[in-house]
Amino acid sequence: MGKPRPSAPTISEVAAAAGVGRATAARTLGGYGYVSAEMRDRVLAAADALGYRTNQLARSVSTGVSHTIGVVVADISNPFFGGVALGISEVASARGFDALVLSTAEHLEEEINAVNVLVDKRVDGIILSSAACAADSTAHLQLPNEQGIPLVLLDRLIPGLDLDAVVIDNRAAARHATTELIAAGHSRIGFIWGPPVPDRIEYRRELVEAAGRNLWSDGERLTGYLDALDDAAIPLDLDHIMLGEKTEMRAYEAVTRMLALDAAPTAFFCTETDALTGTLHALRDAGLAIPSQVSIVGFDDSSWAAVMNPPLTMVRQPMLELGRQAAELLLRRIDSGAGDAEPPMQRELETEFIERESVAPAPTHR
Amino acid sequence: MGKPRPSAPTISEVAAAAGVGRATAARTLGGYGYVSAEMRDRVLAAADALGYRTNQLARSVSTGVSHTIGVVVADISNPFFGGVALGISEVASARGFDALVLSTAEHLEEEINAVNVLVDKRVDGIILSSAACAADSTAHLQLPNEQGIPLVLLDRLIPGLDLDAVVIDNRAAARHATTELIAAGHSRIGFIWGPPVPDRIEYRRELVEAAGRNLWSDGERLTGYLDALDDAAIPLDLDHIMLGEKTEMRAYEAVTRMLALDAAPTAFFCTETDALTGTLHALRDAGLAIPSQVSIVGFDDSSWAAVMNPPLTMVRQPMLELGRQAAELLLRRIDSGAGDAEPPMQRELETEFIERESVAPAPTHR
DNA sequence: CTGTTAGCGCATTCAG
DNA sequence: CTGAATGCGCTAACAG
Repeated sequence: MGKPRPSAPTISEVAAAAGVGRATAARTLGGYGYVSAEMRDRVLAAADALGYRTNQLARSVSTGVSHTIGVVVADISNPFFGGVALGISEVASARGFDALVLSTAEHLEEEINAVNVLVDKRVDGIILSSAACAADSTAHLQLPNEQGIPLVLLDRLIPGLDLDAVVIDNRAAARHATTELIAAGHSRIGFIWGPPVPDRIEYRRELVEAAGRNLWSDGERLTGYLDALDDAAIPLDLDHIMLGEKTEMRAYEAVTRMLALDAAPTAFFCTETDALTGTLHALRDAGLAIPSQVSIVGFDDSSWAAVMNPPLTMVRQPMLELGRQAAELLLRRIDSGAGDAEPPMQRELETEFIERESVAPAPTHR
Repeated sequence: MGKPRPSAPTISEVAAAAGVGRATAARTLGGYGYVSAEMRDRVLAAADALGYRTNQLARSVSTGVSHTIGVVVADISNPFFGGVALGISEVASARGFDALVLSTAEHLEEEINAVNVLVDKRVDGIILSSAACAADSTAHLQLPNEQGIPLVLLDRLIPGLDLDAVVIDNRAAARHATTELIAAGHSRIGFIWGPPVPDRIEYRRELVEAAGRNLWSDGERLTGYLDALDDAAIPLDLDHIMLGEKTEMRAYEAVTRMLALDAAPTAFFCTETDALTGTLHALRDAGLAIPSQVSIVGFDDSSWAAVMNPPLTMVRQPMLELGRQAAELLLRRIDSGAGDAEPPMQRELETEFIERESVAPAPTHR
């Protein structure tokens, strides 16, 4: 029964010091039940004389409520998830909840482990940005519900699973961005960060399938891009879609390769920050000027984008809002208790297209 | 005794189902003590038939160990703290610890509250980047130690307090950066993000004092800048130091103001990302080219800096390493228990000066 | 090796 | 209103 720490005073000790019964001390310290003013004062005095602090763990095992929520994301150092985490903790802490945040590095095993840990630590709810793409690798998402712990998905839906979720409208965002590029006169538009498929893809159908087997948000962005092309009756060129592993280096290579094509893209749509920086590197090394020779629009606005030369046109995601709404939804579920009244709901937030100066008419020749 | 959740199976239930005593079930499920193979199997079978999961909270109140550490930072959405948090959780989770992370928005009251919450939730240790600058506003930093909870300071020392800490060598970093600028021929170097003082400052001594009353890291960076000036026998020009509130907007205004000076800076050293973006905005609006007309070096390298036009010279902080080492130090303290053997130690990590293309010889005239 | 018994710190029921 | 007694789920001595 190791209690290695220097004796934190307990309720019993306070009660003794105040010369009252345990329960009375417990009531005043716990802020429930009836207790006379004099008693209360005695207890309070004794309490802070001893430096008493409630042991929330003990309280939690007794009440079954921990006032802690779990947050599992791919990488907390990613500014996107950082923003989301801030949004979550803003609303959570306003309601007296704290967040246990775990990073999974996009590994499903770590995600599974994270969920288990959170369940075992008896969090009151979980907000999770899952790396799972298909409904068959989602057994771990059932566990919380079985244990009566609300779960809300964040930023990524899982097709086939009807769970609470707060995401952004990736498809509309990508469609909008691509459409702007098309409106500027581009028809050869590089798409940086398609689904990471190992083998070469020959047909559009294969592409769509591959997208479906990967992260929902990525798939949606690709679909939005395809939508825009279809809208304008522009034929899809598979060589204009990066399909490799998602790293800045691979993006660099993909762009460099596309630039060497006969039908090289005159514009690029980058669906994430690393894709964008990789692309910018490639354009620089190729000696191409933005936007006179090639246009570009990125995803995930950051303060940097506005101070680039030229300032970059971006689609901004409401990261904080995403976190806030996820937390609000979760807290609502927690409040309503096991009464599974409401059916799961998915909320889709709008993005904002920020026009700056990295998009210009397509050059007539190169 | 509210237990709103759908009955998570307990050890007793498992024991009953397996037809063994509580303790036997507890031993096999808890992985301690002796238990025969057959018994173990029976218990394990019953356990996962019922979907048993250890209630870590209950275990924690019993053992006095929560396997949770607290992390309190100013803003988890800041990539710097995000990186730090990732470093922390890497080493923590490898050792079976999870992190409760709280953001304080740089407000002392929230920081105090955060520490209280963490103590009450009985975390095994705390890593904290304090907004407290002077030793007189640090009563809350005593609490954990009184309760036997190790605390390690992160990124910011508190002069006068001898606590465990892991920081970077801000002074050396700033000195180095400034020296490079001087070596390039600059003698009028704007320093963006000095201490936020309300009233105008007339003398160097006042400046140093003001710095001492503010965030340790900021003070150190300013001191390093001063060091470099002294090294080169360059007189300090107080008009070249931004003293206002630390926002991108104020940085923009400060730079704009400096640019209008007779003795306008020919180079800028920006001590944080927002300071840098504000400065870049101002330079652009002033129509000044980098580095031919003005040189610049920033703090906090990000992937963006390398793709700017021109690529920016930066001093990079080892964020992950900072987090990792803080976590390692903390875990060591946790391991060694209340045995306060070792005295507090401060570890100072080196930064890296990344030379790119935003520094050039000072223009001979403007 | 196993089961019984007693805590951990707090919440809560129930007589007084 | 108060306090004694019991329970939460788990750990941990201690006999058998």
